[in-house]
Amino acid sequence: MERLIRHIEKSVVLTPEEKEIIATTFHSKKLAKKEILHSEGSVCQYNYFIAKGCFRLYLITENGKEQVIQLGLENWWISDYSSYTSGRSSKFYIQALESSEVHYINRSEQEALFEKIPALESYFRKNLERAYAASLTRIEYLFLLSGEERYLQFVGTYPEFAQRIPQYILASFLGISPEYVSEVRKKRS
Amino acid sequence: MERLIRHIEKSVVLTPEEKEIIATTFHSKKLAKKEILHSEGSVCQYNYFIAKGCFRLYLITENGKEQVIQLGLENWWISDYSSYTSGRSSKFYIQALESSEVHYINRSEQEALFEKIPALESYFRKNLERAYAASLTRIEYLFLLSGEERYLQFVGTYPEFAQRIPQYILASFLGISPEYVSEVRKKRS
DNA sequence: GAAAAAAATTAAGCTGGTTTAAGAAAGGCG
DNA sequence: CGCCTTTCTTAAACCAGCTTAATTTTTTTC
Repeated sequence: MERLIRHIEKSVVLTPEEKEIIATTFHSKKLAKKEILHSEGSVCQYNYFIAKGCFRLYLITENGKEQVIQLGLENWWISDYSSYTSGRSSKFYIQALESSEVHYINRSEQEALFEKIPALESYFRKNLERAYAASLTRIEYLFLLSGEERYLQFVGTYPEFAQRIPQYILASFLGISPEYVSEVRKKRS
Repeated sequence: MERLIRHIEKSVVLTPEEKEIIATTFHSKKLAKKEILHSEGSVCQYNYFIAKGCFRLYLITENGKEQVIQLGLENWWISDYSSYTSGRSSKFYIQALESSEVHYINRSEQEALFEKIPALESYFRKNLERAYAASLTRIEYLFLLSGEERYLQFVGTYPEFAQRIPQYILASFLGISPEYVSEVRKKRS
């Protein structure tokens, strides 16, 4: 749980007792590559902190294809926020793309923890501000950049991450076909 | 300020003293139709609660066109979150689309208010959860729906809102050309 | 380390939506 | 009301990126 506590301490101050409460309240789980953390059809009851590895959040479209909505790696939180906060059933899958480990908590545990440790609500508020701003930036890029530009920009900005995940998953995340990624790569080499 | 306080009280409980602090801390501003609330190039120092009217957040692209990134109406918060939270200068404009009124606060006032009124940080945390979930849903629609489907879906879901704003602004928000909106409307009628 | 499965490449044909340009309609203001 | 500006429509040519399908390369499994 040290990685999670270190991440929280980047935003807020915690007492030793508070760290102890956090360490005993969160649950942990290890996942093999390709293992599913959450499935479509059920409520997403947990908010997951990625301590190791990486994940994709995706759905199956009407015509049976997978569309990747989000990617997450170490120090990110991943969850179907719509389902997690509303209690409605989820349309998404969350899958480990590598051998991974998460620390997680459910909605009522989280709310109870905010009562005991107000600094933790502050951490989540700041984290949500970052996540929301990042999500708006992503919308901005979807509008402003062509598929080719989005691919080149991603690979330029996160070269090591682009290596970690299969190309067809990155293509789907960027909203282009894997064939088109091949074309762009060929053109650029 | 009643509208803002009523909105906060949908999420958390406030004492009369806390309401008083909120009413005296927030600032208010009225804007005429088309008036600019925030401009590109400066830091977006405020977080704005829309008490009346509606707004668009947009940028000017390299080739001089306007791209609408966000729309907001009564009871929404609008700001360039990236700039507001980081203090970096903003790429966006925020403009009133109707005669409007906002209540606003700056970053340090907001943080100071969270110290005095912890329930307010809870309100913002919950609000950010909603905003973040909505933003992910929007990304999902950008991937799953065609331009035509996005237009029909928007008009079907928010018919009165679609009436309030010019068609070319809605087109830009949906990521399609105004000419194509005309085509879709013709086809459907 | 061979066989099977998964992922990436190539190429050709196709389409959803853009661009451009001009005219029509609607809205705002003195 | 009448003029001027803003918004919306129409149509034709065009293209970025998709689809399909076959082949090659890489990875996984036993």
